[in-house]
Amino acid sequence: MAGSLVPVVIEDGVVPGLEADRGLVTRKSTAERVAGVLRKRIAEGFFLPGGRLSEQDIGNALGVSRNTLREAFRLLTHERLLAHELNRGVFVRIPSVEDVVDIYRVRKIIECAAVRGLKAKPASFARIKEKVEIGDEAARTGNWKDLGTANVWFHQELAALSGSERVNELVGRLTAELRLVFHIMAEPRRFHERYLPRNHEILDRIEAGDGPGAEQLLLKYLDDAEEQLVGAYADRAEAARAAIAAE
Amino acid sequence: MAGSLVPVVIEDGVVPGLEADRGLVTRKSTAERVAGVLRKRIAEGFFLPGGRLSEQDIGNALGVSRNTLREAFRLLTHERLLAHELNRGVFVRIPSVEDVVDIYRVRKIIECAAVRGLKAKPASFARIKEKVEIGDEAARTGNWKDLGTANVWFHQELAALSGSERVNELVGRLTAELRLVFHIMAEPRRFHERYLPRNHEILDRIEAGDGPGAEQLLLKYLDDAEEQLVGAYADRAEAARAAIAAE
DNA sequence: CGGTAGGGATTGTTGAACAATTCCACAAGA
DNA sequence: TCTTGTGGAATTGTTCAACAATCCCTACCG
Repeated sequence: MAGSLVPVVIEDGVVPGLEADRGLVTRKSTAERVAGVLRKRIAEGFFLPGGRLSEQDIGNALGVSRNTLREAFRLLTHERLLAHELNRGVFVRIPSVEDVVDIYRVRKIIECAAVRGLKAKPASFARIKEKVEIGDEAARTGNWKDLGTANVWFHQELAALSGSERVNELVGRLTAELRLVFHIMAEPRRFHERYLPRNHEILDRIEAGDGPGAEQLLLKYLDDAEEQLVGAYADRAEAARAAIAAE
Repeated sequence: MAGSLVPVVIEDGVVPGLEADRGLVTRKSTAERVAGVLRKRIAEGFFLPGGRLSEQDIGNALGVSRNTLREAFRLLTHERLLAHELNRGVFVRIPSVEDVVDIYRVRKIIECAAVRGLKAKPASFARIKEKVEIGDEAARTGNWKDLGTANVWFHQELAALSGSERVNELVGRLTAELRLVFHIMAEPRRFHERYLPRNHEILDRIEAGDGPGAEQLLLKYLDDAEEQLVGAYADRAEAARAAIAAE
């Protein structure tokens, strides 16, 4: 019985299955934790696109010094969530229409490649299916906010099929950037709903092991989403910028 | 005559064609300039993988405060050029074998997609050809260092066919990371040379407008390069780590 | 030989200070 | 009325000094 508490050492001091807990031990610097908080706040719309983030105010609110806060700002600026203007401060970024087009350009490349090079991985299939079902449930209960996030997760799982850490990170950043776009659109309710049936279609192809088929559907999906988004976004983004200027 | 110096204002205070000069006015903060210097130094091998970057020493050498320097460190850590270990400092990163595999995984996705979706763009064709010729010249004169950088440029131009700002940035980061690998290998001389003929083959296909054909060659190219690199790298990386530990 | 208790060096973080720049309101002039 | 200075307040850019926390190494001790 007591044996179950003794680490199972195979050889060379390697304790298998323990590396997973590495993240729990790894402490993070204050700047990174602050960046995490701000990242979450931006994602949920607490800080709206175009808004300025005052060093003084946020520093006081979070109880960290300006220097530490500035390190956090650098991180988020690098992720394109904030825009840094010299001597003016940092602002929540307002993606341009060109940004949206470029984001979809990259998503098409990444997600389609991941789906096309499909390998049989039951574990990830389950995760994809799970995300689709979460989306269904959200739509049924009319929880539009959850529907949006479920859809994001669905696409992140698709990208994860590539099995690449860097791809996962990249897609995470792209979707975080897209969230800014949706905050400006301010009507994500109806936007995602229409794509629910397509999620199922894509999932079916994937489960059938039909990579190219899934890719074709996904590409059309992304093309349509981009077109719909870009069409409605052009004015909105400009209006958001104007609103900031006029405030 | 004097009229040519007068801004042509159409309406609403808009001066057309001037936005392009925006980048020239944009000053950079000290932290970004410092990051630029360090980035260059790392690329050229002045700071070798595994080496520690002392806040004190580098701060004194560059004449900037620790705070500013730390902002620069954050930037480069985010780019995976530096590794930040809490309370131990920042080190020039030693990519793992898994990193190399992942880098090539992403490169295959990105570069192949860019080449496949080939559109007729004479300007970029010329740029690609130029890079190939620079490589030829470097090989002829036995300038192995230049050969390596020319090869990097060649691939960056291929990726640029995608027409995506984000793809360009990503590929730039990946190749910067790969440079770390080559610094550890310490023998880039012969590595790139064997791929010169393939550069030409790929270029030919591209100029012929044969996207899929070029993609096929490029994929094989990257597979071979990865295999060769990974095979030789596994020991080297471990040796580099051990050397640091034993120093 | 292994463990451990210093102690020096380095990083983590803060707070204050000052310079540089922007912003805004207001006045002066065409 | 519109543009053009001109102050001063507010904010950012950067440095500096200080202290806490942590790591690393050495010497000591069982």
